[in-house]
Amino acid sequence: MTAPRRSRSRAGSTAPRATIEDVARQAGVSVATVSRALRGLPNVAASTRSRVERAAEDLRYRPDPNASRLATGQAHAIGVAVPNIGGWYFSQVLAGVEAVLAPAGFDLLVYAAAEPDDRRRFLGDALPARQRVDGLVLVDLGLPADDVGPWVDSGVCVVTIGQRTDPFPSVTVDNRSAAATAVRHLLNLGHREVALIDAGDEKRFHFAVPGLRQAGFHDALAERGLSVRPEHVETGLFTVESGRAAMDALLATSVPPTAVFAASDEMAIGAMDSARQHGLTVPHDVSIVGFDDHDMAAAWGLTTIRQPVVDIGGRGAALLLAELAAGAPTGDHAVMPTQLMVRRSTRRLG
Amino acid sequence: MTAPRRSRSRAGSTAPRATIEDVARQAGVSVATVSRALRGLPNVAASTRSRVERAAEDLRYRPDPNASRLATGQAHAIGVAVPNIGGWYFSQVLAGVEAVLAPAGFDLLVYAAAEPDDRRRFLGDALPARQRVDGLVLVDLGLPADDVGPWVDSGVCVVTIGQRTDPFPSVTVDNRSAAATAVRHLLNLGHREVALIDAGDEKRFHFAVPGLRQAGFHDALAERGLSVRPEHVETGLFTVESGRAAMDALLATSVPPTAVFAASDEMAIGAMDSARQHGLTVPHDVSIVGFDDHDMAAAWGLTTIRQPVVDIGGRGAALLLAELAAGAPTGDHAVMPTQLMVRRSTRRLG
DNA sequence: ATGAAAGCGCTAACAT
DNA sequence: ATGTTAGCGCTTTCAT
Repeated sequence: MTAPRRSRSRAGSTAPRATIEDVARQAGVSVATVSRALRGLPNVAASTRSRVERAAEDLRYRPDPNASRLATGQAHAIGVAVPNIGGWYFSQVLAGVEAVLAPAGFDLLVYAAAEPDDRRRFLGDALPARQRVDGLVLVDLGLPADDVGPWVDSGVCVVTIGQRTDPFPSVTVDNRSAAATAVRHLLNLGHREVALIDAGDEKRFHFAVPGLRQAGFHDALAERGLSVRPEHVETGLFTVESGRAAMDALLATSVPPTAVFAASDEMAIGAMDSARQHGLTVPHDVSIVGFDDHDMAAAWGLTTIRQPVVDIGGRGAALLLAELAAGAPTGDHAVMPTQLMVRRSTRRLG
Repeated sequence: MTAPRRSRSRAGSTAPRATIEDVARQAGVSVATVSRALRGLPNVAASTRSRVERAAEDLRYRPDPNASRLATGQAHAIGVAVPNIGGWYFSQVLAGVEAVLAPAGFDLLVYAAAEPDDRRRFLGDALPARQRVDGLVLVDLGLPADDVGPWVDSGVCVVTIGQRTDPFPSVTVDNRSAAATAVRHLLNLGHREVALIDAGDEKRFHFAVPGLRQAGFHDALAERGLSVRPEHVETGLFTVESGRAAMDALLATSVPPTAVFAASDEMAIGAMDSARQHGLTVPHDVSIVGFDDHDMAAAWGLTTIRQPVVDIGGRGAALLLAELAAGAPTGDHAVMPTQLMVRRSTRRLG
């Protein structure tokens, strides 16, 4: 074939980019020397190196990443898979990941695994990722046990964020104890009719977080010998709207709760709005605590559990980079701190 | 050299993936035929094709994208550059872009151009993008005039979102008239002391949006022969916190405004919280209108301008795909609709 | 309808 | 310190 004529010529103006060979010719050296010189490898005379740099500069040479990838097997790119790009938590984590990857010279590929099908297609088979990325950050996406083996064998480095999936490094928060802390806060305020708005996507995503927060909720109640009315548990979808609907349901129960723990701030805020629509005042009539410390939580006066979202992403990326550099699994597991932020949405019962 | 031994072997378990040659051998045909068969090209006997498919399946063959890219010059990937990954607007646009790209089989590379340096490095030189992506979506990132030519020549397809930069296709909303609509709403309610919280990042990003919304604000006032007090214009950064600070300043002026137009919902919400902290009630003491229709705007009862954020991203991606397919600039410019959402944060003066 | 073979632009042995 | 050269795994022209 030869020259796959860089098609898609914009009105035929496509300038032919310089190759390593052009640089070699211009500098009067071999391509090997150019390669070494430009990549800062040893065994290049200083004078030669600067001559090569000069030539590369003149020709505006840019190495073709695809050729490098093909030759080295390193993509210098990492992939991040999230259930939902538009979600607040995920966007913050993504920002954190990007912030450490870009300076390290890695490209960031984003994959959304919103639907079970996407997830299946994406996670069920390690191979597609193989030459595309050097590593993968899985955010709140559990790898089904069956798929772990193939992934490990595939040679793609993975780290998980939000939940731990051995043997991969991970960065998590202690969702269970943080949730318990949130609920204890309510209990300490004298509340006994405490409701839960959780999120039930475990099935779809092998998503452990909702279950853990739910468990923390029950832990706190159990410590005091309390339990929750079945009708005081509603399931949302991590959205404002679903939180509103959940609260609507809670307020329609025979004994409405005096306090509510929502597994995310989005849902907590939906719940607050529902309360308002029902003519109730927060925290006078009902106390509400959320989880995340969303950008807008403070403006809402929402009591919540803060988690360092951006740092979580950054840490995940750093772990991945470390693993890549080590060339072997590091087995690191970072557990990031959480903090109860007491604001105006909770108050002593009565 | 040969075999760049797919290093980073996970405990040496790295399974050697199948190449096109393996498939050819297994199917008893040549690699050329395998290539044709698997890509659905014509001139392959049906029986041959199925034999090849069988073999590929058996060997779990996955073509190496890097090799294809090198051979064809098509990356089957597109890049999206945003000023700020964690911003609500950008995360929604990103989600929209991903939703159309993924089904089309394109990888999505995300670049953050938060700092002027990043922007400069990224936009100032089209070449790095060249073999990495087939096209680029620039979200609210204006290309300095000097850089347009090189980009056009580089053969990378670009579309801009949020602002138009000829000759690239674009998707925008009419920020100026939408802002005027928002302010007219305030004026129609009898307000005369109307303040503006804008965002002044034009310099950093060649970012046209703030200026347009600002212009719309002035348009509406001018229609009524009104003008704004200089101290009634504050500049934020599209964040809740900066909106709060801006409102603090507005409320400290000698004649505090009775109404405020904020150039984004985040800032509007910060302003609402500031008003509350100052003991004021919205809309009783001050009316506030925002821009975006953020996920949480409805819960806040915030009157605002809705723009179809996800669709904007989707449309941008679609335009890019069309341009790629056409192999030539399409010159399409989509102007998406906006809508005034009247809620509880605005009311008649008095 | 199929195959042989020449690249695509790099990197990395292996000389020298 | 530098050059030669054989790949990396595909695609595509040109024969057949």
